[in-house]
Parts: sequence; structure tokens; C-alpha cells
Amino acid sequence: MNPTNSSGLPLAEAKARFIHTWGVSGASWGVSKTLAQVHALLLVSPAALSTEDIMDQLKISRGNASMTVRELLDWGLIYKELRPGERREFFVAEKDMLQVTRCIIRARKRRELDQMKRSLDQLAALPGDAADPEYRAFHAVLADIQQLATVSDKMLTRLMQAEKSWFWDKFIKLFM
Amino acid sequence: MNPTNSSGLPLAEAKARFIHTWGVSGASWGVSKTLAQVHALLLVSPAALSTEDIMDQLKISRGNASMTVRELLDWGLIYKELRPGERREFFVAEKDMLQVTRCIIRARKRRELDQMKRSLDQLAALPGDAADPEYRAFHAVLADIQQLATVSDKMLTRLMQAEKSWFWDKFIKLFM
DNA sequence: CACAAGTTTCAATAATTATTGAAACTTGTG
DNA sequence: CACAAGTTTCAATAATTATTGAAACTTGTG
Repeated sequence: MNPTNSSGLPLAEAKARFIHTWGVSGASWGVSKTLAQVHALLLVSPAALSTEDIMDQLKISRGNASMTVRELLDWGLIYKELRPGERREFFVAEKDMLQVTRCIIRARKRRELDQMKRSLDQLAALPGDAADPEYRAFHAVLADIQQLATVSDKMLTRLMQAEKSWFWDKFIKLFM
Repeated sequence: MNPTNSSGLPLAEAKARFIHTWGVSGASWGVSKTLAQVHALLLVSPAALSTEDIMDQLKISRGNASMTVRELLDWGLIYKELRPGERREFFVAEKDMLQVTRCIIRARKRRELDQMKRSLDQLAALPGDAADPEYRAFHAVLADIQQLATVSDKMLTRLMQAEKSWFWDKFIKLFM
């Protein structure tokens, strides 16, 4: 029952599958496959990797690796690791999944929700004939969407700020 | 202060802006712009529209309109309306935003979460050398992600099944 | 069952988005 | 300050995804 190295898949193969899976998942929620794959690679690498390492392992170009790494730094999903006497930069992934979740929520909220809220607010501010039933129906739809957006926003903000204890304690207990 | 028809933007223009906004938002969370726009058009149309109406108003081809409408029916975001003595089909949008939210959560969960869970479960089941620290680190990452996926899954399922009263009552009060 | 009034499918094409790779840039060191 | 060892930028291109539009299909009716 106890799996041994000889009976198991080589670890490298398992990691490669994980990278593939994470890449597909990433693509399905709208980030580039490469971004997700670089993130996955760093998540399963105990040691920090250089740009060169990333290029080699994922077979991507230097430019792509550079841009992707920069974007992941932006999201807060990976960190630079500087080594004395080394010119190259190394990168490690944030491994705490609560932290990772926060970063992802923050980025997606910004991209998907905040922008929409701004547009809706502008739209709702437009004047119109309040006596026209068609206009009122239109505004009712707008108001409903705005309310939903506001609630989602508050909910996500709260989730992001959640302490580990609050998150796992109150929140999970509420839902499980 | 009370806006009148003459001072306001024509309603059609406001609707066009809403359709544009909803299209952009849709694209940012990974559905096609057209899908989001057809949905928006039907959301702000008090009357049911035919395929022809949709084609005209959004300037899209018959094929595109047909596919898109079918997909929206699939999501549960719009309904067919049959009129006696009419060959054409008409479509109306679900206007209750709680219902709309449920449909969107269901579709996104299926696309983004369920597929990922399946892949992770497969991956976690692979045998390996439990004594190897690298292997254990890899499995720890996997287990963390699985836990997160499971919690998210339960949370979203609960949200989807929520009664209007539960949703607006308990849930919003918790977060606002 | 032939036809009219529609809908659906899908191969070709257009539009969009991601990736490459070479040139420009940066930075630390002898 | 020249050079080595890197990183970043960005125009060109490749890959992907969405859209068209014409042909095939469906369905109700005289």
C-alpha cells in the first residue's frame, strides 16, 4: 500500500502534469496559459528559479518569460530572491494558499468588478424621463445590477482582508 | 432637478451604452462579447425579441445570433417565448438578478472549478515516494489547493441554492 | 407532399491575443 | 568607462478564438 519511488511516477512527471492542469485552469478563467504555467512551476519548485530555468523548463522565449514573471510579481503571486554575488534574479512563489487566494481575488476584482462598477455608476447618473415606464424599467435593471455589484464588492473585500483564523474559522464553518 | 425627456439622453442611447458596458465586462470575465451583448439587449428590452431583431440591433450575422441565443438558453439566462400563429421564436431575459447570479455562478463553477477539481483529484491519487521530502512538498501544495477548491465549491453551491430571503438576509448582513 | 418561413451547422475567414526574438537597455565590476 | 551578464521592450508573426454567410436542415400548413 505504501507507494515507493520505484512503483510511482517520477516526481518530475507528476509536476509536469500539475503544470499542465494549472495552465488549462488558468486559461478557463481568463489569464494566459503561460502565466498560469509559470506560476505552477514556481509553486512546485522548492528552490527559487532564474528566468533561464523557467525558459528551459516551459520552453518559452526569454521575452515571454520576462513579461510573465513581471506580471506575476505584479499580482503578488511570486517574489524576487536576490543572491549575493549573482547578477541573475531568482523567483519563488508565495506558497501560502490563503495568501495566493487573496492575490487572485484582488486582481480579478480589479479587472472584472471595479471597472464594471465605474461604468454602471456613470450610466445610472444619466438623466432621463422618470415618467416614462420604459425608462423606469431600464433604471430598475441598472439599480439591481448595481446593488449586486456593491454586495459582491464588499464581500470580496472582506474575504481579502480576512485573517487566516477568521477565514478558516467563521467562514468555512458557516458554509461547510 | 427632475430630469425630463427633453433634457435627457434618448433612452435608446442609454441602452446602447449599457449593452456596450455589459459586453466589455463580459469579455473581461471570459465570455464572448457577443454573448454578453445579446444578454444585455434582452435585459433592457421590455418585450421579447426575435432572432431577426437581435441581428438588426447588434449588427451580427444570423449564425452568430442563433448560436449565441442557444448558449444563453443553455445558461438559463433567457427564455423562449412562443406566440400562437407565429413561426418565429421570441426571447426574453430572466430579469430577477438573484436568478441571473445563480445561472452565472453555476456556469462559471462548472467551467472553472469542477474541471480543475477533477484534474487535481486524479493528480493527488498518483503514487509516489512518501519518504522523499520533495514529493511531500509537492503533495502539500496539491492538498492545499484541493482544500481551497473544495471550500469554494461548497460555498458556491450554497450560494446557488440560497433562497432569496437567506441570500439577502443572512448573507448580506454578514458582509455589509 | 411541396413549399414557405424560419433555424442550425460548419468551413472559411476575420479579428484578437499570445509569443517570439532581436535590438535596446541596465547594472555591476575590473 | 568598457565590457559582461543579464533584463526589458516591442514590432513582426504565430496561434487562437469569434464571426460570417451560404447550404443543409426543420417544421407547420395548404
